[in-house]
Amino acid sequence: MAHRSDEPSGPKAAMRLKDLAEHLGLSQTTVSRALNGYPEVNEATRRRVAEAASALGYRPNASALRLATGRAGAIGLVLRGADELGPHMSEFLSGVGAYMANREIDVLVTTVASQQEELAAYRRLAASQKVDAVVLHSPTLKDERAELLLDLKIPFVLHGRTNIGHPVAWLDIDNTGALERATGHLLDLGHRRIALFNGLKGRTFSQHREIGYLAALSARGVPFDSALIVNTAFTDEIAFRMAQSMLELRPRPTAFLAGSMMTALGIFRAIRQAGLELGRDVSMIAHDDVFPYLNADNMYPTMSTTRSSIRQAGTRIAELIAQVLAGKPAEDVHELWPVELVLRESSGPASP
Amino acid sequence: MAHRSDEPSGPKAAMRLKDLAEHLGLSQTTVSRALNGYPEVNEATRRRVAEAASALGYRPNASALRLATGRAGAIGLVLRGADELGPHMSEFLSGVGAYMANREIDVLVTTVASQQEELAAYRRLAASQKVDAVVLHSPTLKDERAELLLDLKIPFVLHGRTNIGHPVAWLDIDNTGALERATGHLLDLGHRRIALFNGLKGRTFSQHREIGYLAALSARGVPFDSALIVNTAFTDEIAFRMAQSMLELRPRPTAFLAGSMMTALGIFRAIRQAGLELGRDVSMIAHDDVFPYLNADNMYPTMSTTRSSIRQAGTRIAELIAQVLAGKPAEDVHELWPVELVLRESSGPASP
DNA sequence: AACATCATTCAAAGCGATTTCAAATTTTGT
DNA sequence: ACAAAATTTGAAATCGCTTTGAATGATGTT
Repeated sequence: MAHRSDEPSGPKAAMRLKDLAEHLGLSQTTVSRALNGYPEVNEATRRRVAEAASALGYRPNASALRLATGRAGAIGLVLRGADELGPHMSEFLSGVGAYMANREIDVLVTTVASQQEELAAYRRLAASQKVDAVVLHSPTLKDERAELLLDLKIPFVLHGRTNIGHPVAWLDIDNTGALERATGHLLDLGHRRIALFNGLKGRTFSQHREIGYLAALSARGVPFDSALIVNTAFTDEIAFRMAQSMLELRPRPTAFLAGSMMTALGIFRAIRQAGLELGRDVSMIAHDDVFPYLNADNMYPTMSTTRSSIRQAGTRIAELIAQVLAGKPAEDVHELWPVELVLRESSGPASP
Repeated sequence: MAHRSDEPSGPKAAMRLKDLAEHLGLSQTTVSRALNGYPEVNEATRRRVAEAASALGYRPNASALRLATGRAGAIGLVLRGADELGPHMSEFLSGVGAYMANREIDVLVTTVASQQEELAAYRRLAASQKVDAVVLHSPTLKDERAELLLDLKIPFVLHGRTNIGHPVAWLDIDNTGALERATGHLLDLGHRRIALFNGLKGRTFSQHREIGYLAALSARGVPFDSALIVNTAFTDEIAFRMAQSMLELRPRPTAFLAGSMMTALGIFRAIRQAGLELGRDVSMIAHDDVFPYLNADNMYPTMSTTRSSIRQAGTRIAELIAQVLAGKPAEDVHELWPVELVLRESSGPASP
């Protein structure tokens, strides 16, 4: 369909406002106003301008526009290389992108190797004014990136929560509630040794999950065994190995709480390898961030989950960023999303 | 550590070149030149400027710089939402980011929902001059995005290959060779019914893999059975289901070629569920893009793979983009990377 | 001492948009 | 028919940088 033209048609430099204005016999001012919906331009003129613009494929030069308006028209997302750019992040990113796409706002992804570099990256973004706001994710209990951003006066919305002096805008899911319910459910089914495959230590969400887990145990007077908790990244492989050694404990755990679907797959492999059957000999409830390519319903056996779409969270956070940029104060932007508990075949009564 | 200051210290607007120049008692011209390494500035002055700049944390305003230089200082990556933003892409992206990070080049990620939107996204990027180049990925045999980009005169480097009229810059891995060797190896081990879990139909790499597979078969005079090939996205779940039904064939396949590690995990689940043992009853060789969180060596049994780091490819592509922008003609930018065949426990002799 | 040369520095003109302020035109009021 | 008000358009300033062309001062040559 498309044909390259090296013909005399010329280098086809992108058309500028000036060109468009001349073409129409109008001033740049009027054309600019017409395109940006200012009221003081004749309706007929506006139509004429709009038509010409779309016919000629005119779009304002992004840099010029940004310079003139002072808005960067972009938001930033800084990712710590290998650790973070996993399936969760890409799903989240695509949620963010979904919102921004129609709004002419770019998503600037910066990858860094270390925590050190990460702070430097934010400083650069701030100084060069490349973004209007950033989204911050996977916070620690007292997140220094958040403190830095406040200091730099870069607006941001946090995916998760942190506990620093100043109010910040955030959206989080109810990890504590989710684990309290999931753990409670397993306890009600008679399980007494429930393994918790939690996220990295220091992350707020890991702590929240642990709190929920402990709350459920203590509500039913079940003693806590620290050997049943592991804190790791959410990968199939790590989970597999940890589950292997966990299954060698005596008495061994009769149920698993998996922090992610990847973790669940790893635990699942270990369970089978130990000759056990999931849903009968051992139970599992996994946290499901809802990946399009990994459906708890289609697993075998189907997987009981605590479910919350990380992609939707991304989209909503993008919305919240828009609100913050529109002037909504950070302390008014707090959203705690409930988490569904979906019971399927992988969780059953404790076998005697 | 960081402290927010709402004090009279003022709004702390980012410092401009003008401010820096005044602070130093120099003209903007000289400061600009000093910072950009032009030769005609006194060495002492240059040092003084550099020190002040870093002390005061000066960085040029990105929009102004871009407007003045005409360079966007960014490259684009357009992703088709859910389909593509999976683990492969995020790993690739982090490779690209690794190269760009130190070079003050941004990576602009745009997500779109459909093919239609994707073309529109490139048009927008072109018209608004937001990027200097883009990286194109997962091409089809005759990729219309590539044609469009040529037409729009946006430089790009293709990850993969396509067959359109004009020369394009590309980097690809030797998928044909990889599958020829893997298939050949399995045939040599006595396997005769080898299932190929290939990528989506229409993608160049899928075709290349199929060619390698068929070549190995025909080289050894083994007849081809179309029932043994499936073309799907690379996800655990889909692979699981396809493998399930594939294992119901009689005679059933004795070996599997998995298009990705996710696919391998799914097939693996199906194998176990069928009561078979991987490495003894059934063999498998998977393509390994080298995910930091999924190591073929740590699987159980360890997985034989055709290996090629997709992250490294990302980094190299970023380099190639830099070369193309520096003026290297597209037809001189072609790289075909060999693929390692790594034999581990999952591939063994065909059981009788 | 006068002139050319070289090394440094600066004032001002872009880059391509938005936006302020003023001018031109049309409409309205009497 | 004429002033006043409202509508519509434009010229020029601005955003923060790079870069051209000119100016300044120091050095070297004859």
